[in-house]
Amino acid sequence: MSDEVRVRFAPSPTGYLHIGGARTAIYNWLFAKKHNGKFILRIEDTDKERSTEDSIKGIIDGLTWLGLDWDEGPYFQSAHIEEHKQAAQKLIELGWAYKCFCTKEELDAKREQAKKEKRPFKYDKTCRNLTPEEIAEKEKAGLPYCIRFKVPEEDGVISFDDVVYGKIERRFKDIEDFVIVRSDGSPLYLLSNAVDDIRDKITHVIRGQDGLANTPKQLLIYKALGAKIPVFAHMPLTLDLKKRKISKRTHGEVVSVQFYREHGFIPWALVNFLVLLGWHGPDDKEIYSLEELIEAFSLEGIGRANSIFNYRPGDPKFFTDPKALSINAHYLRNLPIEEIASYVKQEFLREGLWNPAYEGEKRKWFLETLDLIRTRYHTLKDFVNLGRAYFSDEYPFDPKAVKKNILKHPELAKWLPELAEKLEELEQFTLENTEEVIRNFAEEKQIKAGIIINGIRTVVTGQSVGPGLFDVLVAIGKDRVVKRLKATPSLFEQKDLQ
RNA sequence: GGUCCCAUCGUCUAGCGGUCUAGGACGCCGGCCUCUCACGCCGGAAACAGGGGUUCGAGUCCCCUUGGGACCGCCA
Repeated sequence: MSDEVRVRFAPSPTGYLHIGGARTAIYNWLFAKKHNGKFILRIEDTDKERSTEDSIKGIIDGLTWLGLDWDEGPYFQSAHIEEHKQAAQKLIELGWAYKCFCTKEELDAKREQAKKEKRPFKYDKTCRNLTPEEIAEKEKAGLPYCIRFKVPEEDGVISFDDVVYGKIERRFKDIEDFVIVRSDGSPLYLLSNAVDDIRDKITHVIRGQDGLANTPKQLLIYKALGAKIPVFAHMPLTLDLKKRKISKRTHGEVVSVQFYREHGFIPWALVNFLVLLGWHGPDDKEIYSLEELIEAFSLEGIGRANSIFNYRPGDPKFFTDPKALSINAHYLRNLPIEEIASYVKQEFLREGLWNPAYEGEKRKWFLETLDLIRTRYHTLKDFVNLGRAYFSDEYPFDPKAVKKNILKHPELAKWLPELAEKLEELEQFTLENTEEVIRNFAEEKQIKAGIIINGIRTVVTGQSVGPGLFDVLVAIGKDRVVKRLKATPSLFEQKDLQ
């Protein structure tokens, strides 16, 4: 099938997968899914100075974690260097390229001079018109040369229709004779990328807007090589609050996909957030299932303005873009509980909180408990931190909660153990029974039920906030509740909490 | 500096000449619910960068200004 859609994600492995790259991958992946096409992963590892094995692994791990599966690859650009060189050779033979013997020093000097005279620098084509004899002579002398593309000198333009930016035109005279092969014989990105896309039969190039400016040059290569030109779709960039392009160097871990994995994000929630950064569906829908997103996705929904990743370093409440957190929280409380359970299991295993019975005789209890506590959580980490008391007898006490709900009422040291005795006598530890006992107890002591209730919550969960108390008690269970309530006086002894 | 791109609430965005006293989402504020905190529900504050045109009519089309971004490497 010659009209099959083929797209690719072609990262250079010079660092971890960051959210900008992930977004590009997501758009390509969705486009392929939408059109029953192929999504190809190609690692552009020809910059040996900066490419690392770790980066390659990081990119693959990141894509895998996000669930972005590829149909072909990973291919490696470095495996095709010979092919790129041959393409350059062919361009020379066809008269579309020439050998340039200018040295880097000469060019730097000219560049410097141009800068001094405040005039734009463009290669002056010194070597474009060398005679075959001159070339042979220089080659015989062993002078190194790079290969430059011969940009047409006529008064024309090269133009293309970008799916998101519309018609883009560039005058030939504004394009310099760019280098396609270095003097050490190695091909440059502009060439390699085009040759690879031609070989991989890429039909749609979906990439960042930073590629927009060199698309005309690549178009020239496509044409010179007689290749079919793919459809181009450039997507706006993701900027920080100061409108700087996001990068590892300036933003650190918060822009890496790995960061979200380590901070309790559900992969699909991140995908959902990222896809919304610069894209809008046909209606006001913002939360999408995979099927819905594939159905709704189109290149036409991509906006033209750069979008800002709304993350404020040092914000105590939001460690990343609030909307990302909000979408994650949404999935946390709306996904089928079984799915949440499998994510929580991973977290528990890491923390040593996992109990195999959660998949056996305690399965029902486990799911019900997760369902009880999940509505107020934002990340998977909250299950092991805020929710620890439900799964372990070793749980932290929030000092503020202890101060407010326990220490303020010294009588609790006496009351709660007394209440524990009453609860212990219950045959059926149910919502109704526990509520009855506790409310009666409050009445008997002539205090507001709220004081007792909040006190108990703090003692048995370590926190001042959480689900309705009686649900909490039933979830934690009679034995553990009684034991914890009896230990209330010990909270008064921990001076460091006061 | 040269070439190109962009411009609606704090942020992500809807809007493709009249239905815009500009809609949704996140965040923020207030209320309801209530044993707390969330969830949920209800309500609120919050934007068409500025100036010229075109038109009966402009957020929507054109121009200029301003602001922002990208590219300008023998990096990818």
